[in-house]
This record gives sequence, C-alpha cells and structure tokens, in this order.
Amino acid sequence: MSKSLSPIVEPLLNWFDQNKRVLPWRQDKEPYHVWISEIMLQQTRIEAVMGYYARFLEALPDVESLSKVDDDALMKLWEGLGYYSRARNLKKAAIVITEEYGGEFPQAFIELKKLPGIGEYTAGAIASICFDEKVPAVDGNVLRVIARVQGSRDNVLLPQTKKTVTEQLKKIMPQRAGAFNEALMELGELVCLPNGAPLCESCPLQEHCTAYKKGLTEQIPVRVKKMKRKRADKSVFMITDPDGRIAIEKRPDTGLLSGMYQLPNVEGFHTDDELQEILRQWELVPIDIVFTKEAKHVFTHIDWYMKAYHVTVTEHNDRFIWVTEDKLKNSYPLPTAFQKLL
DNA sequence: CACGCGTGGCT
DNA sequence: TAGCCAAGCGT
Repeated sequence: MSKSLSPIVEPLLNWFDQNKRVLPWRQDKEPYHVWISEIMLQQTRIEAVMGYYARFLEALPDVESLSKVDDDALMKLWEGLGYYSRARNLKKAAIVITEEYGGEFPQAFIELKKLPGIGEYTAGAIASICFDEKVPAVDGNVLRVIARVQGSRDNVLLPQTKKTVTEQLKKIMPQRAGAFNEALMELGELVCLPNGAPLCESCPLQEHCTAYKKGLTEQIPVRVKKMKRKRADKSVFMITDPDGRIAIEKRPDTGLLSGMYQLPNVEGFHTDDELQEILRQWELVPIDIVFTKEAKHVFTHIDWYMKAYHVTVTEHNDRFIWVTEDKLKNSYPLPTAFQKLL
C-alpha cells in the first residue's frame, strides 16, 4: 500500500499557474478545440501538431463542418500526421454528436468515452479540461511523474500499472481537475524528463519525490518491453542403437544453452523422406522412424516448436555420444526443452 | 491482453 | 544506415 498522493496537488497547481506554456489549443476551453488537439497529440509531438492544428480548425471550425466534410478533404488535412484512423474516427464522432447529441458536445467522461477514437485518456482529458470533471487523464508523462514520486518499480508499460495510477489519482482529484491533469503532463514534459537527468532542482515536487530522495530517477520509471520472441521449428531425434543407448551431443560452448547436451536435431519440420536423408548424412541406418510427440519450449527471446521422432538404428557411430537412459539422466546436463521430449 | 497503426527524431 | 523509440485507441 503506497501513501496518498494528496500532498502533490497544491505545489503542482501553483507550479502550473506559473509555468504553463502558451499553446494554440489552450486559448479557450471549447470542447471541439480541446478534442481536436488531444486527438492530434496522441502519439505525436507538439511540434508536429502545431501546423496541422491551425489549418484543421480553419477548414473545419466546428462539429457540424467536420461531420459533413468530404473524406478526401479530411484526409488531406491529416496527410503526413500518421495514424489515419484518428481522422476517420473524428468524422464518425462528429456525426454521432450531430445525430445523437443534437450537435451539443457531450460533457461527461462516460459519454465522451463512447465516441469513436475517444478512449480512457482522451475522455479524461476533455472531461477535466473543459468541464472540470474529477477524472484523471493518464498518459505516458503522468505515469513517469507518478512512478518517480512514489518510487514505484512497477513496469509502466503494463496496462495494470496505468490502472493502478488512475485509481490513486481518482482519490485526489481537486476542484481544478483540468489544471491538475494538465499540470502533471506539463511537468512530465518540461521537468520530469524521460531521458538523462530530470530537472529535479527546479521541480515543485522535489520534497515529495521518492525517486529523487533515493537517487533513483535514472532507474525509474521501469519500462520492461515485452520481448517479441522469434519462432524456431525443430525436428528432434531420439535415436537408439541396438543396445538401447541414446544419441546425444554437446552444444557449442557459446550462445544459447552453451555447453549443455542435446538430442540430435535440425532446423525446421520435414517429410519422412527428408528425415531419412538427414539420418543418412549422419551415417546412420534407420530401421524405423516414429513420430512421438510435439512440444513447445519458451525462452526469453525465442519459441521452439519441436517435433520429436524415435529412431531405431542398426548400429551406433562416433558422430554422437551414446549413453544409457540412466546415464543421460544422471551425468549429462540436458535442457528442459529436450527433457520434455523424453 | 497483445498487436498494429505512421511518422520523425535519435543513436 | 538501420534499428529503436514514442505511450492512445480499436480490435
């Protein structure tokens, strides 16, 4: 259980009042203006948005004009910004607002979130900034600031971490909900910087910040990427000679499972004819080849999909080490991946 | 929940 | 030069 965030509210609001940047979409709290800017700013840097925002509002100054815009004209306004479904969703939402809400912009978080392209963050941003509804708006900046303040080592890339932070912020949302949310984001962007040293000497939350006090601002936030594993298919042989000994070999002394032993295997899945040929190249004479089982083994960075074959051969050779099952179990380190096939 | 969606800036 | 990274939404 971490302690309440409530002590950060006042210093943060005071700092924001002194330091907020002047930005085109901060000139008023028109929901339409805030909406367009929030959508454009999704995954997109402020500098990139600047030019587009002014041009977009000039061409489409309100919900009604957006709801009627020609698709090509709309995409032309978005050309180069990326994530084009954002633009298509804007128009869809404008039509919904026109048809379902009589052209009046929904005000409640719960209603905003129903609109196409408006998710948890954007609904929170519009509801708080335009209407001071006490809902959080948790983006990457906010996650970083809160993780450091709390000294939390939770992986901020996990949805669960965002949920937890959202719940904690809900409890402390002040009257000035919009200013508070903007302040957290602004602090993240201007002071509580992601890379290199954050500007802790000018941070209004310094005395409330666990990461600062413990010198952990470089370690926090924790961002553990989910490793996207490659897939490798393997055909694995359990080869037995007339004495019932099993063929194994030693793996190279570098790389994956270095220095351990393994059952003979080849890359990929193969037809019976191909399997015969592989064994022949190993100078083995198979009496029969029987598919036994398949198994999957997950490493941190690779998934092995294995098909195992039991092969009986006429005689052993020197290409492999031939061992009894007992000796294999007791004397040779065999990775779990291969144990699964025995 | 994991993935794909665009682009530009960084190393 | 190519690869990594950003941190919202819909599916």
